[in-house]
Amino acid sequence: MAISSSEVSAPQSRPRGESKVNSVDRALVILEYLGTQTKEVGVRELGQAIGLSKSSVHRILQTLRARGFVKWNPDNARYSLGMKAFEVGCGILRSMEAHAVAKPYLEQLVATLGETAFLGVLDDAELVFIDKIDGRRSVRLYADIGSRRPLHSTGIGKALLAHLDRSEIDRIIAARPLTAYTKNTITDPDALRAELEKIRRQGYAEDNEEMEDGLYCVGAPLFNYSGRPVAAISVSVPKMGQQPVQKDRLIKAVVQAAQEISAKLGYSGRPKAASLG
Amino acid sequence: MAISSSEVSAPQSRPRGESKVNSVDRALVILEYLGTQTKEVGVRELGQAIGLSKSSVHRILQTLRARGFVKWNPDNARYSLGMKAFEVGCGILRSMEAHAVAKPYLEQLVATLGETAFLGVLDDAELVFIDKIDGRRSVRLYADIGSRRPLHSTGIGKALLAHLDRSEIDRIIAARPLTAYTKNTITDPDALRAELEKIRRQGYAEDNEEMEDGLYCVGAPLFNYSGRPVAAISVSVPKMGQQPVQKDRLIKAVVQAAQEISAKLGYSGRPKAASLG
DNA sequence: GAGGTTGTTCCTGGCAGCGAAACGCTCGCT
DNA sequence: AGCGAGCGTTTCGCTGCCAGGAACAACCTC
Repeated sequence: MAISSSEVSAPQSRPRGESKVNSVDRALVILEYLGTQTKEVGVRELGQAIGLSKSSVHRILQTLRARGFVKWNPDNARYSLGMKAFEVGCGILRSMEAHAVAKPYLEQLVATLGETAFLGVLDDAELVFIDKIDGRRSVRLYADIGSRRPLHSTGIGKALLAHLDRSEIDRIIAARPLTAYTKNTITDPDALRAELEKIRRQGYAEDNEEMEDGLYCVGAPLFNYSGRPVAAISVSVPKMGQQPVQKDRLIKAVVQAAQEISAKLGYSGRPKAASLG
Repeated sequence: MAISSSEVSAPQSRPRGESKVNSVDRALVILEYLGTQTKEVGVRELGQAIGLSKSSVHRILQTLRARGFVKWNPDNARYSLGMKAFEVGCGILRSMEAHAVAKPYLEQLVATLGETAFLGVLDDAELVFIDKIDGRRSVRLYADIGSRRPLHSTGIGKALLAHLDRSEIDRIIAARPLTAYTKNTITDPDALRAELEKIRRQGYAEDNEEMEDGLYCVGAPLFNYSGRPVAAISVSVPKMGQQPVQKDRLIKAVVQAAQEISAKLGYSGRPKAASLG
């Protein structure tokens, strides 16, 4: 019956270890929103898009502008993302060894295969494209650097997912529903687990029109010195019209490139990866 | 010594239209710092690098982490830039028409010339590299996407600077000293103005080892529908060893690519905006 | 030139966030 | 092993910053 003092000592339900700065959070929401917009936005529009008062938005925008994270167009008094945001964001590439190492191999893949190559990393149960080199086709794939994709429906995603710890795989699969994007998308968790097992055996992942109709894709993981899958590469080829590259040639090229990159990253080939051939 | 309450009501002379949010500003400084670092940093190190107390830094880092702008390594409890920062920063490319339009032309330039091509835009009296496609040389240029360069010592920079309004040119030249990077760097404002006049006549800018010894570079501006120089492209070639590409062929290719890109951006080739200074 | 719309400024109560200090953990030194 | 320095994290009270409404200004529309 007696109320202990410990209960009283938390008047605002301090979530114990989750202190955050409100204004900073708001600023990040603004940055995030501006990152998704392709056009400049006004203060009012921005405010009601993210649920903040005009004045708050305005003051935060001034702060972002002073640091160059936001650009102000004096002609229409609208705001957009500033180059500083780009500059800072690209800074992550410098600390990512896989990016620099993989680049020449991606170029090599595009040169020999003529199809579009990607480099992606895992982030928060999703895949983020780090680099992309377009193939020699007239139609260009709609997948920008910096954009996100689910793990279960992409070649890079499945290649990354397959080589995580079991517990991580379970957590990620449980975290979000396996959304269907095409009729081929794997939506059953057990089927996905079986697919991942196959991917581990093969050493590469196939995306057979699972993310987008008419798009076939081969992905292979990159391991660093510690044996962790730090990134993955893929080559995508549209199925429309003639299919100039045979699957096995594609697979062989991607897997070999991935192995060579992994070697340069210090991967010594731990026993887990079965021989591929 | 008694302080009346009326005096307290105006504690700081409000700088009239320059309101900013302190915590947001600090968060941006942290992001900026993390963007320059190639390794993970600790709270203390970060705090004394930017002059803040540990607890403030820690709280802001938690906020940044919750939004994915910062990544936390549980092994060493250190922080680094998160993929969200990359994602948001890349969002700027989507709203930049020049980027998408120029890409194929850059690839074409690299394919025919074999040298490294760049795309850059003006930002705050500096140049920021937006895109880069490496040439077929074994040595790769040290110039990352997202990095900054001065305007007066680079091909892209001079090409951009030359086509601004007179008043803008004067402002930018006056804004910062013309730092010398090599013995060829133009450090005299009047010499620079003459060089810019020459660039306007020619339609392209040359960087003859002005930023880096042994590096020759040709830049040409891209105009959009309104006739403003929204970006510029360049091709760099090292002078060491044999010089496989003749200058005039290089220049011709760059200029032609720039003109075609400008045309696609809606530039009608109007005689140039005179009379504004 | 009047009315509507949008961006900016002013003002004050309320509370969020800053910094100092304390806590516990992990290393490295002895 | 023992101990203490160094680090990341948490706590706590005081300071000063933000939210919100409303008036003001500039711009466009009609």
